[in-house]
Parts: sequence; C-alpha cells; structure tokens
Amino acid sequence: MTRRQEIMGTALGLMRNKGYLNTSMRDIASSVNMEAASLYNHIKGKEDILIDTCFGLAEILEIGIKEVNDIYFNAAEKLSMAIHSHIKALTQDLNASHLFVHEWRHLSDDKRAQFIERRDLYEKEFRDIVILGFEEGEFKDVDPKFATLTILASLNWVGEWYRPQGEMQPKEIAEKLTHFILSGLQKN
Amino acid sequence: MTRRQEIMGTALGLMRNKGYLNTSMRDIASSVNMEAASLYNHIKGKEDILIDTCFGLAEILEIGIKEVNDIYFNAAEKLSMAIHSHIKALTQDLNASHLFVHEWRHLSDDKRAQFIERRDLYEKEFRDIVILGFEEGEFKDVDPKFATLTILASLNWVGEWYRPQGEMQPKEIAEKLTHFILSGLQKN
DNA sequence: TTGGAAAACTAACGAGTGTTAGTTAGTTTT
DNA sequence: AAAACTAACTAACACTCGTTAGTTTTCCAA
Repeated sequence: MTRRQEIMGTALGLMRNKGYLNTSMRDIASSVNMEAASLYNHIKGKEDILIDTCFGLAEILEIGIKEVNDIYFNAAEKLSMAIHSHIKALTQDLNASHLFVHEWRHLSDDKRAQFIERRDLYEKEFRDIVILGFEEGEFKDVDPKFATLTILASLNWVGEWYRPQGEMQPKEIAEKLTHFILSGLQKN
Repeated sequence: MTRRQEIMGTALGLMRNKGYLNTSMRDIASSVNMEAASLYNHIKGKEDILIDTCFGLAEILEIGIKEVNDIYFNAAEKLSMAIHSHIKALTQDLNASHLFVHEWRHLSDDKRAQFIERRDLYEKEFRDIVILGFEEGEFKDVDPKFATLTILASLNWVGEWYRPQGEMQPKEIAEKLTHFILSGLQKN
C-alpha cells in the first residue's frame, strides 16, 4: 500500500466520523504521524480526497449498471441485479460511501456540477429499468421518476446501518431489498 | 414576526444551501442586515439554531405518530396515516427538514445523544406498526427492523426532491409512498 | 559511495471562525 | 425625570483553516 492510499484511507475514516468540513488537514496528518504540510507531497489538496472518492465510486456504480443493462433482459431480473451491484459497491467501503452519499455537496462548483450530472445519468439507467418493466407488462403503472427516487433512497440508506460484523451481509440485504421493492409489505 | 424568527428563518435557508458548518454567523447577520455580534441579542449562539430546529421537528413528528397509534387500529391504516403525518411535517419547512435529516450530526455530543435517543424512539413507533401488521396476519413476515429503516429512508428522501411549486403535492406523495410500500412494484 | 529524487520538516501567510466586551441610541417602564 | 430595557454598533480575542515556501532528512539506484 502506497503512502497516498494510507493517507486517503485514514482521511476517509475521519471524514465519516466527523464530517468532511470538520476534518482538518492537521487531523489527517496526525493520524498518519506527520505534519499537515507533508500531506502535500502525496495529495494536491483536501478536495482531492473528496473528488477521488466521489468520482471513484461513481465509476464503479456506472460500470455495474451498464453491465446489468447489457447482460440481462427481464426487468425484474435487471432490477435485482442492479440492486445487488449497488449494495455491493456501497458496502465495500463504508467510509467512501459516506462521502459519496453525503459530502459531495462540498465539492467546488464545477466538480459538483459534474458529479450531479453523472448521478442523474445513473438515476436514468435505473429509471429505464422501471419503465421497461411497465412496457413488458410486469410492473405497475407507477410514476417512474418517483419510484426510482424512492428505490435509490432505500439503497443509499443501507450505508447508514450496515455493519460488516453484523448478521446481515450485503447479498442478503440486496435480496431483501429486491423482494421488498418488488412485492411490498402487504400479503396477497 | 419577531426578529428572532426572522433570523432563524434566514439562517435555515442559508444552512440548507451551504450546509450548517459552511454558514457563518457573519453570513447570517449580513442576510438580515446587521452585524454578527448583534445576533447574540436574539439567539444564544449558532448551535441554538440547530438545536431549536432539530428538536422542534422531532416533537412535531412524535406528536404525529402518537396520534396515529392512539386513533387507528388496522396496521395498514396506521402505516398510511403515519406516512401522511411524516410527509406533511417534512414538506412543511424544507429548510428545517434539511437540518433535521442531515445536519443533526453537528450537534454537540450531549445534544446529539438526546437527538439519537428520540430518533430511535420514533423509529420504534414505526416498527411497532410493522410488527402489528404481521401479528394481524396482514403483513408479510419481514424483518421489522430492516423494513422500518427502508421505509423511513424513502420518507426522509422526499425532502431532497420535493418542490412546493412542483406538480406533486404532499398528500399525493404520501399516498403514492403508502401504496408503493404496501404493494411494491410488481403486478400480481 | 554518491547523486538525486522522494518525503519529511519548520515557519508562516492570509483569511475566516464563533464569541465576548464595552458602548450607544432609542424606547419603555417606574 | 429617572431608571431599565432593547437592539444595534465597533473592536477585539483567541483560535483554526488550507496552503505555500524553503529547508532538511531519508533512501534507493547507479
């Protein structure tokens, strides 16, 4: 592991605990036993951490959804695989997920605009699955925009309560979410 | 409207746009055309804004869920009313909702502990409805904890995309959410 | 063994932070 | 008329922030 990766990893942990703005370069530095100024031999600046993390996770998610839309045909199957891919990516690194879900707001204006654009595109890929399901006659005639936002809210919230040492593992979480989203709470 | 309310309202708007930590007392002051120091004639400090807002909304939500659990009997009906109450409270003041959903993390340690306690209690009231539904034989045998977290994630996310001037109004949103949560996406 | 890059250091800059102290003008109460 | 209160002000305190400049140490390939 390079020093850069060590710094990044430590920074992400701090930022998940205290928030991006509340984590100072001096906090990060002392956590890896160096001075704040020395960090600049490895990273360009504080925002680098946020940028790398947010866009890194965005890319993983994009690759995941594209794979799903390439390989599978049935909408329910697609949705299931998309949920599995999303949950796998989010639970892989909870520190990174926190930045991706919560702290992207603190990106500088242009980077934030780029991030939102890619986020909207990802949302659209999800929405297309919902629409496909309706066209196939498998899904109800719901408002696709509304349904997609609701689904993604549920998925992203997993990062808030999932614990790697807990009893529910990513695969099981994804299965339960898929079932819940497809068939709801009510019997019959 | 008192000067205090004016300051609070303005501060909440700024904090929703820029985040709590990124909003300085000087920002707030200049938005109400006074000096930062003068704010202290009306509020005790910056955290006052966060405390008042978070606990104020918490109380509204608590009253709502208690009313639901007092009046209604059927689990599906209870859930529907709880969702309506929650969405009504959240959409009433989007600026306050943002602080309630996102910025409570920046409360000082003891206040944050109090907040989490009340949040967990509210969650439990919701969970009891899910459990009741299963006992009544109306709901599926889902993991109540998991289901409740997923439901609340969907509800809280509404504050991110709801626009008062948009076409979907709180009542309709609540209805759609209820239907989605009860019966899911899939036909049959 | 040595030259040079990599990686650490110290010191400082300039800006911004929440908050307090002390003061003043205007209004209300006694 | 005197006292008290309200709400604004200026000035400053005591920090913290991200970052840069310049310097020294570490370490590895030639």
